[in-house]
Amino acid sequence: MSEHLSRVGTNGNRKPSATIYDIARELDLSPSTVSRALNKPGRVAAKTEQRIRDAAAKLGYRGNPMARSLPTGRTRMLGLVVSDVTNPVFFRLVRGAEQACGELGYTLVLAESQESGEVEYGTLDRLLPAVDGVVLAAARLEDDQIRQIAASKDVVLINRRVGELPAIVPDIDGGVAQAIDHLATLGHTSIAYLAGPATSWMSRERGERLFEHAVARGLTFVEIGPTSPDLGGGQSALRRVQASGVTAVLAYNDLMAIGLLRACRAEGIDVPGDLNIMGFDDIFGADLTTPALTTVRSPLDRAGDAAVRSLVATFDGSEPAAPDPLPTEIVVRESTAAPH
Amino acid sequence: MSEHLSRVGTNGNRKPSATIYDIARELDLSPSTVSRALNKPGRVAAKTEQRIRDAAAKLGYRGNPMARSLPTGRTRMLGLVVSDVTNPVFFRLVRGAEQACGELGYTLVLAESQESGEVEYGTLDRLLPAVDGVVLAAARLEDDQIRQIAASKDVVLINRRVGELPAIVPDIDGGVAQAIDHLATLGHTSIAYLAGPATSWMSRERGERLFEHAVARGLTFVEIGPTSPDLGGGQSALRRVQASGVTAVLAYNDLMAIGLLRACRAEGIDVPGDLNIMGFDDIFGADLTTPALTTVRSPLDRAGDAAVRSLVATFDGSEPAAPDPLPTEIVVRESTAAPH
DNA sequence: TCACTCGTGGCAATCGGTTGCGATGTGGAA
DNA sequence: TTCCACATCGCAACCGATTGCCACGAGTGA
Repeated sequence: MSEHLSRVGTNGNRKPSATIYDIARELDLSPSTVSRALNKPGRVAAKTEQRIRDAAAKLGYRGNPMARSLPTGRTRMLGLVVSDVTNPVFFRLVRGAEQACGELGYTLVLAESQESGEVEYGTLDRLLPAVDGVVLAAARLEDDQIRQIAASKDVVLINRRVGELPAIVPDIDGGVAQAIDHLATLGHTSIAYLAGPATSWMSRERGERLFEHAVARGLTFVEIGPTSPDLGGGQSALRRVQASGVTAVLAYNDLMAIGLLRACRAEGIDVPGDLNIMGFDDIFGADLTTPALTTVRSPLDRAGDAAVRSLVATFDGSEPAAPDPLPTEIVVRESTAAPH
Repeated sequence: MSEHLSRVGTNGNRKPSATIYDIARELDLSPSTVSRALNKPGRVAAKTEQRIRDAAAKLGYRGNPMARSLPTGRTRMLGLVVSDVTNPVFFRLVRGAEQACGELGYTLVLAESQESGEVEYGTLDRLLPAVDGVVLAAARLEDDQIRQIAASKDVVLINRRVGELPAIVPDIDGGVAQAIDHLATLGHTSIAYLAGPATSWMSRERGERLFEHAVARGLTFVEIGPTSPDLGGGQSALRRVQASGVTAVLAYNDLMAIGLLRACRAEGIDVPGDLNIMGFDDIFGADLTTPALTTVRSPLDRAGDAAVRSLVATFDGSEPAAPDPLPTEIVVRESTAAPH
């Protein structure tokens, strides 16, 4: 066919996969008929369609997604951007998204922003042209940057709100209320919030809600941080926590809570005897620590699933069905108890 | 331009992004010149190239990966298939792969096979046409299926060997030797291996190596399983372990080891007093358990990185540089000790 | 028997880039 | 001044699939 355009791919010696042209030639039909037979049900005679399907199967036809996406403008690929792939918080989220993609016939492209808004923006720059839409989980971007992205592609946010953009956010307030109630009931009167990164919407939000509920219950409340939302961040915050004189700490996430727990053990501070520690999310491992971590669970797998479905629904024109609320709930384990 | 082909995408009201044709028109040049200026360094006059770059920046040109991949046959996308995204083993692997992809200008497509060879094969069917190559991590496929895939795309295996196909496999033997040595030195004389899925090459391999080293040291050795490679698998194996009468168990992976640990705690069995437990991989959380888990660490992040680089090297024609060996090493914590 | 409708399938343009080859123009050497 | 070489850029085919419009033929009603 091509005389002067030699395939440059490094695909080497592999045989190129069959195209609709191959099928058409085999059956002495036109490529357009083949195309229609394969994805416009009823458009061609049933008998012809069957012949085409048989030939396709025989030739091992697989379709070329790139070629298809050129005229249609749709790639059937979705981007998922998380701030840190090694953070267990995201595992369930990724799985939820991945499974939903699979069911809906989409392909998931994963990207990591390494807790940096800049990296995230650069990554998105590369990602955007290739996908039909993006799920931004725990984005470290400025509101404006997110709006800008939303201007060129459909976007669904997880754990963040920016204006009216579609967002999947679990019911923060419910879990926070339960947490404060739990601590107040145990008899604590002064609590601290160990904040995550300043760029994290969710960290600010949890802090706000905690603050409100704490003062509503007449508790003393202080905020410590911001710090990095990982083990190290929790670990390094111990001295500030001690200095604050509180009897209970809520960390922005479980990773930080576990880090703090470790620091306590290293310093010989008894948890929950001397200090109560709570986290958020109920990640894998939260029940493995000693003492096991009391935490506020959020259904991230369902969030991932919901985000993808909402995105795909937008593509199909239908306004996404109002996603059912994602309740958060406290999981009481061993790191909380009544203060002396 | 198009009179009778109305864009079907649901991209709605968004403005289409600029193309090389827009740039060409703006500068009164030909699209081919624009194309060359943008990716054939030196092929067009420096002054022209600069004008083109300026115009591209001004118009916010982003290139269309689909359009580019059509003539070249290369998508600059890599597939990564893992058996279970929520298994912490893979987190570091995914990160390693993701970062390497980023550096090399590739996009990572993540897929999960849910521990099922069938699902994996189906997933790959959808994935293959879209990527330049695939990294198969802990594949649950038959050797033949893998060979078949390798016939159409470049493949790199992680934690598995199939014939001469490129594979990144950590030095299993070294870690196993250390593990057996550790237990033997402590005074254990009978040990068990708790196997993972029968379809897991790595599980069989670890079992084999353990067997060899155990008999070489004159230890009694039994194998239990196969079971699912997760918490549940470990948990449900406790009775078989007890029945075997061994004083030390090595589980196929940390998840199973932790599951077994939990079952022990529930049954009031003291670890390491009554039973020693070891795992493999040193996943996140292995040091959080009580007692903290002794395990054989394997550098999965480096494996992910190496796999991607090796894949990309093949594309560029150059035979992949022999990857440096990935040593495994025992991490002694609290779940092993001398038997009574 | 004639005309009209409807079911089928083909034609050809198009998506956005890439690239072999040829056309053009400039500069330098003879 | 003439000729030639080389640097630059344009032409046009092509990657594989989609789709609006049209042509053809068979079946139906008048």
